Formats: sequence, C-alpha cells, structure tokens
Amino acid sequence: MSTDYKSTIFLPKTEFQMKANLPSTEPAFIEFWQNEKIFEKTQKEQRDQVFFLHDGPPYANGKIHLGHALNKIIKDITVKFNILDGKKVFFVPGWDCHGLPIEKEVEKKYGKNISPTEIRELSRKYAQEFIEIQKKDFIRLGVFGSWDKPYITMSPDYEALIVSAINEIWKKGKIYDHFKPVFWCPHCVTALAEAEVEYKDKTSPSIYVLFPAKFSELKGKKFDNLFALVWTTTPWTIPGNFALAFGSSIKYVVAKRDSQNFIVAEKLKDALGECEIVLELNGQEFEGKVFSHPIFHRDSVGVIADFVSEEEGTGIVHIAPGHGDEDFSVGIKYNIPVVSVLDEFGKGTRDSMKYEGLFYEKINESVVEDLRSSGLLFKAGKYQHSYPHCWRCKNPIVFRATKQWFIKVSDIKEDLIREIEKVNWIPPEGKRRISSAVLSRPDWCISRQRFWGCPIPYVKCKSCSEYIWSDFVAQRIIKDTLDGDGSSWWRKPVYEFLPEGFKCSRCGGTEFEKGKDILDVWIDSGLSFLYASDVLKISDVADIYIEGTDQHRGWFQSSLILSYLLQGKAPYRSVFTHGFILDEFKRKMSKSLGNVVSPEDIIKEDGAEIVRIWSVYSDPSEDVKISEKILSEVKDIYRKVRNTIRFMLGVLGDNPQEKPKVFNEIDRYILFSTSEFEKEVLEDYKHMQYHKIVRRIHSFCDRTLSRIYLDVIKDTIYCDSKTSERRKGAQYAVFLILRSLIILISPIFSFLAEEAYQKIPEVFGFKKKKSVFLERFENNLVSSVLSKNELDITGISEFFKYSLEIREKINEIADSMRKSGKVGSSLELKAKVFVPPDLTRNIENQEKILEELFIISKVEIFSEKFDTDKSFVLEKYEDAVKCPRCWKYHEQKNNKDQLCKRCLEFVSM
RNA sequence: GGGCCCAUAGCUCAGCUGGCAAGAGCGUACCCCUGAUAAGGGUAAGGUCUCCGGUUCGAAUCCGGAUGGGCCCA
Repeated sequence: MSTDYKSTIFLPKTEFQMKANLPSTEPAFIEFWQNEKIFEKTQKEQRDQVFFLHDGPPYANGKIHLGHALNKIIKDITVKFNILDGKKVFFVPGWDCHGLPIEKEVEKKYGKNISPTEIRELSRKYAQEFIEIQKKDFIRLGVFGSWDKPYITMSPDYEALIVSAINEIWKKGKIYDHFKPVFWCPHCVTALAEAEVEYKDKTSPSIYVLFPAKFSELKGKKFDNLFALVWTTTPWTIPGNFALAFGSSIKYVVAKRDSQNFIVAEKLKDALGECEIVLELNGQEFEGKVFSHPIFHRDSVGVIADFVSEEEGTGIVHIAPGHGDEDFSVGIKYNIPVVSVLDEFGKGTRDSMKYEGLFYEKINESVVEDLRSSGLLFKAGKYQHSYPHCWRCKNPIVFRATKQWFIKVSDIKEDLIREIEKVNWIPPEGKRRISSAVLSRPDWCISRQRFWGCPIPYVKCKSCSEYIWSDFVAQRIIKDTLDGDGSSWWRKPVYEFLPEGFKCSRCGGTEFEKGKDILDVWIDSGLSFLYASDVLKISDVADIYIEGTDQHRGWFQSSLILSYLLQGKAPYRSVFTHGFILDEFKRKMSKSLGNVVSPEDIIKEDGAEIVRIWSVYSDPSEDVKISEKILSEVKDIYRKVRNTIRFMLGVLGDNPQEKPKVFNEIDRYILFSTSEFEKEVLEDYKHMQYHKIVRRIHSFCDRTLSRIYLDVIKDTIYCDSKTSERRKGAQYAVFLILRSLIILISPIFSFLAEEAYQKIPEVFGFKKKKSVFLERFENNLVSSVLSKNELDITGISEFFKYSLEIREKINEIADSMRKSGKVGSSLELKAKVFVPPDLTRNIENQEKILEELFIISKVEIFSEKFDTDKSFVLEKYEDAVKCPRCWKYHEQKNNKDQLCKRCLEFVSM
C-alpha cells in the first residue's frame, strides 16, 4: 500500500516555519542587525562607489504616523538596494527640533510665566524625548541607518552652524530688514504666529468714509464734489492709509446724490441709498488716480489689486500697508510706504500724528469724530464678524507692521530655476511644482518673535531704533553655542556680545538692546545639506532627497535656496516625492473622521514587514490608500512569497553538494526566465518603481515557480534517487533561483529575506555571510553566476513557448473532466500531442519533458495534427496502474506491488 | 478662489508616442489533491475604461469642460 512507500520518498525538509508570526519574531532580527552592526559593516568594506541619501528630518513631536513610516521605508529600500548593488551608502537620520509647535506644547504644559531660558530648556527636553520615541519606532520598521549618531538640529554643532551660515548669507548682502505686518497682541505685547490666533465673533465699528478725488474728469466727463466711497471696520487704520485699491475687472459707477458724486462698485451701489447713475467705468481706470486722505494733508493713490471683492463693502478697499497682509503686498508692488501707526502696546505712534499715544480703540472713536466733523463720514454703524484673537489672553489682536529680517530671493529666482532644471525630479511633475513655488514666492521672512530657536545676531539701537546685524555678535553666539551654552543670548547682557566702543552706524548711539528674534525653523532644516558636508563630511551634494510632495514648498525649496546662496548649486541630484496616505474612500486621515491607522497598530497585529510591503504595494509616487482589505492583500502576497521560499528551502533539505553535469531543458528554461526576472527587477529598483517590484516578485513566485516549475519538479525531487542527474539538476536550479530571489526581495521583504538567508543550507559549496545585506547582487544572481552559454535557450525556447500553451489548454480540458467526475488527479491522464517537428529537432526525451511539464502520466508526440485540426488529444489513462510510490500511472502491471520501473529500481537498490 | 496631481473589474495595479475582441494578481464561485497541508494545483464569472462634449477612418489613450478626491497657496 502507498503508505509503505511514503517513507521512501524525499519530502521537503526545512526548519523554516510556514507561519511567520512576525510581531514576535521580528525584534530578534532587529537586534541581530544592530548587534552585528550590519549597516556599519557595509560602510567599512572596500567599495568604490558612494551613494548618499540625505534624510529630511521629521519634526520631533508626537509618535510616528503612517506617513513617516512610508517615507522611511522608501528610503530604506533605496539604501538597501544600493548596498547590495555594491555601493558605500550614507544615510544619517535627522530630526528637526526647534520651532513653535514644541514651544507651544511646553507653554501649554508649564504656563506662560516661565523665562525664555526655561522655555528653551523644556523645549529641548521635549524634543529629545520624541527623538528617542521616533527613533525606536523607525528602527522597529527594519530601517537601516546611522541611528547611533543621527543629526539633530538642536545639537550645539548644528545650532552653531545655523548661526554661522545665516551670518555668511548676511555677509553676501542677501539679508535685509524691512517692515512687515504681523499678528500682534497689544496685551501680551508680542507677535503671534498664525497658529496662535483664534477666530471669534466680535462687534466692530463699521464706517463708510469719503475720499475726495483730486481730479474731476473721468472718461471725458467732468464732475464736481467727486468722492470714492470706502468701507472699513478698523477706523484706527485710516491714519495709516496710503492707497485705495480697485478691482481691475470690477465694474464701477459714478452715482449722483444730493449734488455729490460717489464712486462705488456697480454691484454695491445700494450702500448709497437712492442715487442716480451718471457714469459706468472699469476699475482699471483708477490706477494712478489721486485722492485726498480724509484726515491728513496727503494723497491716497488708486491702485489695482485682485483681492478686491464685490461681495461686501463698496468695491474700493482702503490700503494701510502696515496693517494688513494684502495691503502689505500691494504696498510692496506699488512702492507705497509701509508704516505702523501703532506701537507694541497698541498705542498711536508718531506716524499716527495727532493720535499718538492713544490706545487703538480710542483712535477708532477719534477718527470717527474727526471724519464726522469734516463731513467725510458717509455713515457709521456696527458690524459683527469673525475676528482674530490672542490664544493666550483671548483679547482681539491687531495687524501691525514690525521690523522683520528677510532673505532676498527675488533676484535669484532665475538662477534657482536653472538649478531646478539640472535636477532629476521623480516623478517629473515635481519640477513644475517646485518651479511655480519658487517663482510665486515672496522674499523669505526669516525672523520669528519666539524663543525656541537660533537667535538672529543683531542688536537694536536704543536711541534711533536701527536694527544692526553684527558679525561680532554672531561670532560670540557661535562660540558660546559650541561651548555648550546655546542660551547665553537670552541670559547674558548685551554688552558681552559687542566689541568695546561699538556705535550705532546710523545715529552713533552707544546704547543697545539684544534682538528679540529667532530664525524661522525652515532655515534649520534647510541647512542640513551643509551639516552633511561640513560636519558629517559626507558630500556637499546628495544623490537623492526623498520626501512627501508637500515638501516642494517646504524642505526642497528651503534647502535649494540656502544651498544656492552658500554653494551656488542645488544640494541634490535627484528628488523623489511620494504622496499622502488616504483611507479606503480616498479621504485624508483625520481624528474627526476616525479613520487614522497607526504603524504601531499594524506592527502589533501583522508585523513591520507588512507595513514595508504595504508601503510599496501601491504606487507611492501617487497618494497611497490603506484599509483592512488592502492589508489582507498584502498579507496574501507575503504568504505566497514565504511559502514559495519555504518549499525551495525544503527541496534543499538533504544538503546536496554535487552539481549536475548538465541541466535538464526545463531547468534551463526556468533559469533563463529567472535571469529575465532579475533584469526587470533591477531595472525597477534603479528607477525606484518599487511597487512594480512587489508585483513582479509575487508573480514570479506564483506563476513561474509555484504553478509551473516547483509543481513540475516535485516528482523528480520526491521520487528520484539522490544520485539522479535529473534530481541534482533540479536541486541546483532551485538553489540558484532561491538565492537570487532572497537577495532580490531583501530591500523590501527585509525580515523574510534575512530569515530565509539564515536558513539556506550551504549547499553546492555556497559559503554564507553573516547577513543577507552583506551579500551583493553580482555574487548571487543567476544572470551573473551562470555563463552566457548556460543561459542560452535558443534551441528550446520555441518548444517551451508552444508546450506551455498546450499545457493551458490541457488544464482546461482536465478541469471539465474532473468536474464531470471522470478523473481526479491529473496523473490519471495521458495525452497525444502534436508538436511541429522543427521545434523538437534538438531535443531528446521530449515525451518525458512534456509528461513532467503537464504533470500527466503519459505523452506521445506526433508530427501531424489530429482529426479536426486539434493539436492534442487528452484522455483517461485506462489500461494503466498507479505506481504506489510515485503515483504515476504506467503499464508494467507485473512489477512488484505494481511499482513503476523507476521506483522498482529505487526500492531494490 | 489660484497652481499642481489623480480617477481602468469588489481591491491593488498594467495598458509606451491613439489601432487586435481592455490585461495581471488578490478576492469570489466551483473542482482536484492530501507527499509544500492554517499549504499546493486547476477552471470560471466580474469592466458603458468617473461623466459630458470635441479632434480622428478609429480614443481608456489626444483636446476642452464637469464631478469627486489629494497636496500646496490665498
């Protein structure tokens, strides 16, 4: 009986478990990679080519989310591919540490009555804490890198580098100071960032002001008593008025009422009440027209701005460049003075003339009074609207021009575009994206009125308020920072930072106060290229930057600008961008939708390997979706690849050492297919088409190996004797394929590859290294291990192409025979097959090959087609018996136990 | 409101510069095997290529618009 013979066949044998149990087995591999310093070892080896992937630093707050995981995994795949490709790879992970979000968290936690140095200390602790948390999480994903010496933007050498670099840029004359409106809280006496502003309803005065025209002719018509009608809810800004903005495509009218003529947008003329339209004209007409300021003896000039709306007001916007963002940009465009009429306490400045010293709410009242008495107040009322309030004291805030520092970008835009052209953008749309971001950006405002960051090295003259940037100050700060005292600027008195006898360059004053600004954090991370070259000594240009597509306006741009200013070129040769993560309905992840998935959840449930494969399962250059369904597909792929590898390991379980003299045709054909697969995968790695690789790997394991080759060689592996050439050939082929497959999947399936690599027996003289990542493609791929000759299938490729087509058709018929109950296993079948004679010319044992390939018991080959032009006839093998050992059907009925010839020989050995 | 991008079977993707009846894999259904066994093999059913217009002998593929979604900006 068949059970008697089961013990005589060679079933696959391996310790490699079918079930991976990733969540519990992965940590051991991570420990192994760390303890053995595998990444560092690849760096110490002799390698001629260098590959530098420069890490964009994540912000050091919060736990990592899937976006972080996706990003680092794509980087890791790139790192590992280049390692296996034989390059010396540099990847130093970084963290961005300064900035408002952390400072705000600290303030929330400890209150606002803490000193700048305390804020800085607590912020530093906070950032450090999250660096450790995130680092652990990234390592848990199996990501390689110099984790024990990351770059950190708050480290003393980094902070010193920031101050020094910005000072260099100042020395090149690229930094200037200028007024710019910012959110300002007069109660807290501080500037506010956008994130610190809360919008709440507020009742404001609403006034319609008349601006007398200094001209009387419009489109050839003469008008007396001509006024522009202007609406505002902030009367205190009227003293800062320097212009009136009109919309270029808005229709305006001159409307007559009580012998006065009013200019107003046609759609908004109801504001006037009853009136008579006397002229219609386009907004463009008013560009350059001059009006009188309603209070002061000065002009207010007509300008064109596209933000003028016809939704409310009068279609004419009063412009105070010192007190509004849009006002400011119009002011810059038309070269109108930017002045603040309020001081830091919200009181009138000298520029507010007669209102000097009054709190702005008082100015509101006075302005209304003054307008009323001069007859230029058309009407006044109240208006309720959403208005910005301070997040700390909850009081309404104002927009107020203050001195800020800027990097001049406007005059280098063309150079930046030229540098952008030289970079390889993947996908190519990125080039357009960053170009338009660069072209449309204003000069870079680099000062922030905060504490958690690097100080801007300037002092303010106490007598004339001049801002004085000082190399001397910069050098002092740099020295203290390098000495470990990065907060000295906030603690030491100003004179310690100034040379003796220092005088104001404008008024000669000798009293100064320290600048109160820190640098925009984008400066910090934007200088990481410099840290990589000057401190880490890697290179001044990275081979590649890999970040989310939002960084076109962020890090890619800040790095480009700073690198161009400091070294005259882009800091990267290639830039790869990936998309964002969406849920199954393509919605962004948000707490309120409740659709947030964290990497931690997936790692706990399925393992980091699943996160890795998921990251490149979809095309990451577009947005990437995640859902239970998608994860289950990823798991299916993992299982298929794992089991295929497991089976191959099992095939090598009896530790074969002797290579075959020649390969069987099927082996040759499959080795050739493997070499083609290798070529495609390497090509996809080079072009970072990682999602295609996942598909290729799966398809190769499933279609090429499982469904064809491995199924076909089972008979040989199980039943042939160990001395059989056919069997040795199959084992050697399996070994070559397995080794190739393991190294090809390793950048993506890192855990699986390492686990399998550790379990490969050292067959056929193969000597293993400590880790799969110490291998190289060139020593492991079929295409580089076998000779051209061995991979040449010219004489047999047509035969296999034809036979595999027949195989599909046979399967089809076999299926219907099975479904109708005629047969069970395909070994119950035999076939007559027509093979065109010219395909078989060079091949011996064709019938044996086809029996194997079709997995049926008998094949007879004919050189002519059958009756109705059929190329094969498939039928049940009736007059045959089943060999109890190999289960193939045969006709030697008189053998012992009805064994077939081969098995009889085997058992009698 | 502006710039850029995406939209092909239930799911994830192929489909090059327009031309065979639109392809894979997963999932599903049915069948086989029980010597890869919480595995393995086979077969089948699934698509008005988001919608509307246009160019063309011919469009999933080119152009215009709409809808939905994403990133950035205002």
